[in-house]
Amino acid sequence: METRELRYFVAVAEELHFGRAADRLGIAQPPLSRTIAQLEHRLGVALLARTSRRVSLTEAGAVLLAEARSILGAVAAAERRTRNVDRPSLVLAAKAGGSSELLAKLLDAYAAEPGAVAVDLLLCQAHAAQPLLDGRADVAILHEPFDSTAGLDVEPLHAESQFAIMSSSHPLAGAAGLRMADVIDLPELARWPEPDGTYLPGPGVEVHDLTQLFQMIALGRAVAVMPEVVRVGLLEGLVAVPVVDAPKVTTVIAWPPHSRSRAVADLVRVATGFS
Amino acid sequence: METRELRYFVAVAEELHFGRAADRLGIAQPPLSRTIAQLEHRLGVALLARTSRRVSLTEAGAVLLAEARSILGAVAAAERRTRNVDRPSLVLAAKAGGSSELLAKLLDAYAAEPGAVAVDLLLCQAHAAQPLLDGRADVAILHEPFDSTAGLDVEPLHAESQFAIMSSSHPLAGAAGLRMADVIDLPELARWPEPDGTYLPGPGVEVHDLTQLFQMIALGRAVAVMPEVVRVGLLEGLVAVPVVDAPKVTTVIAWPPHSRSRAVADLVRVATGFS
DNA sequence: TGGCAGCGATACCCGGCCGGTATCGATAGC
DNA sequence: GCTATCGATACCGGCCGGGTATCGCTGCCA
Repeated sequence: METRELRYFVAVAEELHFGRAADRLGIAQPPLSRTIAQLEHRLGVALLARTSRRVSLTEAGAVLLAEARSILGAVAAAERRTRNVDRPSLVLAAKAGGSSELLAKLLDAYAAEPGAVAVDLLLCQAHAAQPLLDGRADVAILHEPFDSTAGLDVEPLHAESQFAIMSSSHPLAGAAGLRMADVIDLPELARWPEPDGTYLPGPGVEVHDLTQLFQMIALGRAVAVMPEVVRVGLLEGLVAVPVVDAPKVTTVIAWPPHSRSRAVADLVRVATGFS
Repeated sequence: METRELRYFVAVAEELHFGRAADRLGIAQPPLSRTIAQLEHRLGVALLARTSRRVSLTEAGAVLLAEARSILGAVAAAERRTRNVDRPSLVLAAKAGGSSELLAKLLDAYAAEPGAVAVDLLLCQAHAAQPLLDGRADVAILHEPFDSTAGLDVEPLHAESQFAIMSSSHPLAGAAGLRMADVIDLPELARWPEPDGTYLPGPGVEVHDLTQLFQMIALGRAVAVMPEVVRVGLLEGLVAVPVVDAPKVTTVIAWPPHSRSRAVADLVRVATGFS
């Protein structure tokens, strides 16, 4: 399997339309059809079920799509890392609006190290693990269990418990403590996007950043379970009730396996040093 | 970057010799030279330093070698998983000579599950993580920190402390407890092979399996630090002394990220259930 | 129900790239 | 200084990837 074949397959699998996929790839449709057919022939499995009106993924196709995305990410990452090996610089990915205190401490401590290189910050709206997988970043600050650390090396930095954030007029606002069972079925529980940007179905409001979420909560339209940090600087009219049995949120520093970068190793050492 | 280019590069980087690499790849040497030169040109970095007598890896080349090996493993794994999607069967990798009790319990419990599929066992002499990365296995039982779980999803199953195993005539054999400092510098500390099959330099005897190790220990030629399990059924004349500050050995079940297999999910659930 | 539009497959052609052979140029060792 | 070794270069041929034209199928609509 060549990466060209994987790129072509991913395009078709995502568009579910040979014409549009060919367009996106900047080639004509016939060679695309032929390449996919060859790939299927070599694998001995049908990847796409085509009627002349509709294209859909087979089960094998779904498996290959997931694998291919990850492989193409790894290839892009490999190119970037190879190219940048002699220009030591570090891109650190973190979720925008996350704990800036930890970040500041980390950057300060690392900058004081002998042999420290320049650290560029990549602040992501969501899913800070993605740039790590596609090679745009070298290290990331992630939050388990929210971010998937699959395929990454990880060191825990800090664990904190979670709180239910709600309007002070909410029926549960007066409680001293809640259990997950009390909140998990609330119809106003906010929903975050999945890694692919879509939302799982459900009754709660769809949110994509903290500001929007807090406005929704203030309006009594949403409730969310969040780690402790958000309690400081909580808006007027919002309360945080501890959820005693919610899983601890662990802030971790993550980097791709086989990282050979001295800078990454230093940063990780510094980070774990003061946790 | 095409996988063909990566395969060629890995061959040259491993052989450090264009002729032998071309031979291994089943092509002539000139096209290989050309392909590597094109790859270097596109990346804008030198991957190999060549004199007309000797080829060596540059730093960029070393980075790409690690990345490329992992990518090629992922590609092979993707092919196998895609091909086998409709033949549900599970390959479980484990270290031969490891705790067969846990394995038996796990296999029994899983077999009792509704929808269980046949589980094939792949018993590895060493490094059970390798078949997981190259797609020969779907799940593995690994032991942290011995096995690298980089790039895998992992659930811990069991943790145990470590013991120094030595001949009963050894000077330290009478001790009630040891510290790592007491054993780490012993000249007879056995050495295990690295993932590439080579041994790090050092004074201790080189071993590659448990039987051999125990014989060496019984002869007073070796000492080793090992997890608790090996205490049961220890040979006559061997003693196990607890090493109080040795890192705990954690038995984990590991699987590749993006595994879409129902069977893997079931097996993991069963495994974590009775830990 | 027949015409039509949309879409993937097929047929066929062209050019570039991959792989082959022959050879060169450099260098380490004798 | 000769020679063997090894990577680079030159050059050629065939295959394959990509293009255009067209076919065949099918759902839609008048």
